Amino acid sequence: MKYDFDMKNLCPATFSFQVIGGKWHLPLMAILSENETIRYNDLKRRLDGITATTLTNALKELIAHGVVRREAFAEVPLRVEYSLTESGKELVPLIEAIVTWGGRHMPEIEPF
Amino acid sequence: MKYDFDMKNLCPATFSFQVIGGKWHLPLMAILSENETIRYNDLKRRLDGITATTLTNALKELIAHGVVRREAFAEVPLRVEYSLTESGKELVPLIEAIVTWGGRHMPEIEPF
DNA sequence: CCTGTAGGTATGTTTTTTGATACTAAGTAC
DNA sequence: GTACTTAGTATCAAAAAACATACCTACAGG
Repeated sequence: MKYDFDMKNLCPATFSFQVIGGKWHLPLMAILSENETIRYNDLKRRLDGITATTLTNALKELIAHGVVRREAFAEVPLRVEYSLTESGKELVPLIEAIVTWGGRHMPEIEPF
Repeated sequence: MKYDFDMKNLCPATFSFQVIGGKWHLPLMAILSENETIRYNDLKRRLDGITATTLTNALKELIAHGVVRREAFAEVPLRVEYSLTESGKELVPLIEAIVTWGGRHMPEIEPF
């Protein structure tokens, strides 16, 4: 998402929102939060339907924002492990709080 | 954002995320949270750069999700007031928590 | 040599979201 | 009757995000 309006006091909001703002970022973080570390192809399998390009981009963004860590091991075949950083782990309960809110208020809209 | 993957246990997440997921939804809620009620054109002026089409769509989505209320008064010229519902007000501190997180962790990425 | 695995990249297309521009209705003020 | 206001709508164009497909490197197994 590209922002061009002035965000003097919303700037941290923009930052936060960019972290959770991609289509796959939230599911991705959910899976990462359930695993100490996880490998690229395992992640890809768990995120059913994601393409390699999109997964790679999402991971790069999360890494650039400091919430995900990438560790490559010089093994054969190559092993690459992804995990949440401390900053990323801090974000998880906040996301969960918003999800809990969703759980409480979704029924008001469309009963299920 | 359109989701097509299976979200059995992420469904409230999808809901929550759709609420805050548009480019203007967060700024819009921020302004709504600062005013008891606010009129369409005032909102438009405060959200510098938004087009009528986009503002109208964003408001419709927020209303459909139950976080914003629209009240039209049969005056001349027509007056329409927007405000947060109770459910919308509950969401505000949660969003703020995520923004606070952003404020704490943004500096780690790019000093300012 | 051919195939398979892991972790991607390159290139182009489609889908989704947002924006630009013009226009509308109803009434008041001039 | 012309202009101005509010709160939008309609139509089309542009931009952004995601997807599809093919391909790459390095090594192992057969």
